[in-house]
Amino acid sequence: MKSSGGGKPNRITIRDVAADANVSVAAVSKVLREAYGVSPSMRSKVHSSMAKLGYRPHTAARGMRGQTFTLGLILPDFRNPFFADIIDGSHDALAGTQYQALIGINRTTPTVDEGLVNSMIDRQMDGLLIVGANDQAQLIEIAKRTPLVTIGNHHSSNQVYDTVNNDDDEAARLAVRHLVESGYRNITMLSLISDSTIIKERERGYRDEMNRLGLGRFARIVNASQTPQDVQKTARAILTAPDRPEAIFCWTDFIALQVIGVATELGRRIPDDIAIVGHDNTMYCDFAQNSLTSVDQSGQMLGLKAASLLIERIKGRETPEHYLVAPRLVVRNSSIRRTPARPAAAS
Amino acid sequence: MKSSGGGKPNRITIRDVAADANVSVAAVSKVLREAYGVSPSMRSKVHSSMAKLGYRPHTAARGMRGQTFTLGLILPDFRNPFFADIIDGSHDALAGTQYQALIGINRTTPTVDEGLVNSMIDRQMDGLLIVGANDQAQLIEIAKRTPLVTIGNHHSSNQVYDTVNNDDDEAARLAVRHLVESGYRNITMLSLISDSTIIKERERGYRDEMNRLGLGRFARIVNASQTPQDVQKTARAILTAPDRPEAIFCWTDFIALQVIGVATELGRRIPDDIAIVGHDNTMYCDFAQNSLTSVDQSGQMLGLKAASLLIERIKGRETPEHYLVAPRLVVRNSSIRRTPARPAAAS
DNA sequence: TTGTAGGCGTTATCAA
DNA sequence: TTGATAACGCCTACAA
Repeated sequence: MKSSGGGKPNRITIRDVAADANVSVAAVSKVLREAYGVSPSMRSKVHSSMAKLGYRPHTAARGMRGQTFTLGLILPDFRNPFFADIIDGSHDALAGTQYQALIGINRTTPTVDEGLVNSMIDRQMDGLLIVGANDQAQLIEIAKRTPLVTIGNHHSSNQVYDTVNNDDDEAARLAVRHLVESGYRNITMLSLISDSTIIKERERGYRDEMNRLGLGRFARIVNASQTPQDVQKTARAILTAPDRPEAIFCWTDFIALQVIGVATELGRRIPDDIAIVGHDNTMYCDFAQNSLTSVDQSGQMLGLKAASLLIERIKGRETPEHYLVAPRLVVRNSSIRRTPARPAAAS
Repeated sequence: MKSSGGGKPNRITIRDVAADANVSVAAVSKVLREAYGVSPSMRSKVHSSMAKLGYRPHTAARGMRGQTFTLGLILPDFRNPFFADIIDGSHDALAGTQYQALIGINRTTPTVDEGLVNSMIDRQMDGLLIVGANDQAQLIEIAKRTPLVTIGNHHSSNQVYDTVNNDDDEAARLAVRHLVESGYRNITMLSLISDSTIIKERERGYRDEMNRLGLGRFARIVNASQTPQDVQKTARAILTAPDRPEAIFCWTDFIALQVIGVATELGRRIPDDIAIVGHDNTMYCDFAQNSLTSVDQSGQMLGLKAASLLIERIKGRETPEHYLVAPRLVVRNSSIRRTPARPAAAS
């Protein structure tokens, strides 16, 4: 009666379902939550009434008392298509569950935008998945307020949130090993200016592998900021220096493509004059004019694993998990030596 | 008293603020909503109490009776960096308001994922901004349920939602005019297989401009699917046909870069043998090895305008608005004829 | 201009 | 196993 009243079509509530199924609202709520203590017959009665009436739970009302079945996914920016893979992976993990991921964009990387975090917590999201943040103290504070999993943050010593990461150390080793096997020895790493742990890890892998292969004297890390201007200026400096390298391992594909651009403008042939390796294996690597060798970090796997861990955490797990995904090298033309090696510049 | 009770730190509510400020809860609520009928002195008292206590409104509770100040932004996919500009624009429009945009990814383009829409409406979002959907009937149904603005959908005859669009007709005209001015006449358009209105608009602009310039006999639209395999197969077919064109206007930069790749593999020089123009002016156009002329549609402007319109609609506007953003051509090396024109293939 | 008293739809506690 | 009912925090008549 009550809900068939006024002008606009009233929302179908748990009460309508209860009336239709001839059970109590408490019973319907239990069925809804898959809570303990409902008989199969009751469950099926309720389910068919819900279907018949087209009942949809009111998330705001649920948020008043219990879960919203909403996860907040915080991403640093959108321009690297790699992040789309993370999203795909987390969606895959959520398919078939009641959970829904909603995405917010963090415009203050590497710190997390407090306003965004607050707004997600205010909206009673059940947990947060934060990508690319690196302020450990801040993350610990956030983890005190809500279940938290991070991607792209190697602070695995913490006890309050889970981490999922590409094995960045191994990623750099893969690149170095491949280049050395292809005959390059004077290999520079073009990295970013940042105190991010993923950068530290990858730089460590590069250094260690160079040392391990007896090429420590060639090891050189150059750090640039993200801006195209700075990347290109830095690339030009590297490529025109007297002790210029035979190969450059770049932080991302986007940076690698800029290096190819600068090298091309300088009249250098790739890979004969200079070999280039990127990171992320984005779709732009595959063009004939780029054909960029790159390290593939499975964003899909990272997202999938992270979302699964987050749900476990929401369901009560307290012990932290720290998961590493193995990278994979995809070789293309930019790093295959076609002509005999000339002597290394500084040998 | 009540909220200083038990074990875990209780949430600070409107009631605590009211007590601290020595006013009623209704007064605090009014201040919160910037509603009519609050004295300046009361407002400032309440504001300082909120700040002092660190009060944060409980969005779920607000959603039970009023607004959630949350907008749903539905995007088709992430891989085109152009969408990041839309997000930036909508964030710019929302900065300084109480509104927060939360993003959902639609995996069923060109139809909108009903599950995603429902989940956003269930979460009491105040309005939806849908990008890249084209099922007009479905959009009208959605608009009946919630305030709606679309981007990338030229169904401007509807009376229930607002549309914001790139002027796709003009975008194609810009490309054609530029190519003709650079000496190309046999210009093919490489478009997509789809009944999207943006595609129809752009194809119309292409055809009309070719006709207007007396080049109707050269007008040819080839449609491919989005997959790299199909794009590359189609590009190869176009580039090796006996009546092959002098220039190709491509649906997106990504497609254009693939065409450049195929042309390069075929030993064609760009732009001497074949000129290429893309669309979206993404950051990948700028590399020396690509240097792709492209039409810039201001995603930032599209997002900004759309979010503004959505807020207007939420605040009560009923009359539809349909807004067109002017595109802009950015010329690079891929379309500047360097050598004298040879006779058009089929003249 | 301010205050009081339901009520929004759901969950969870407790009794039956 | 089921049901009655008091919260949850905010909004909005209505009253003062």
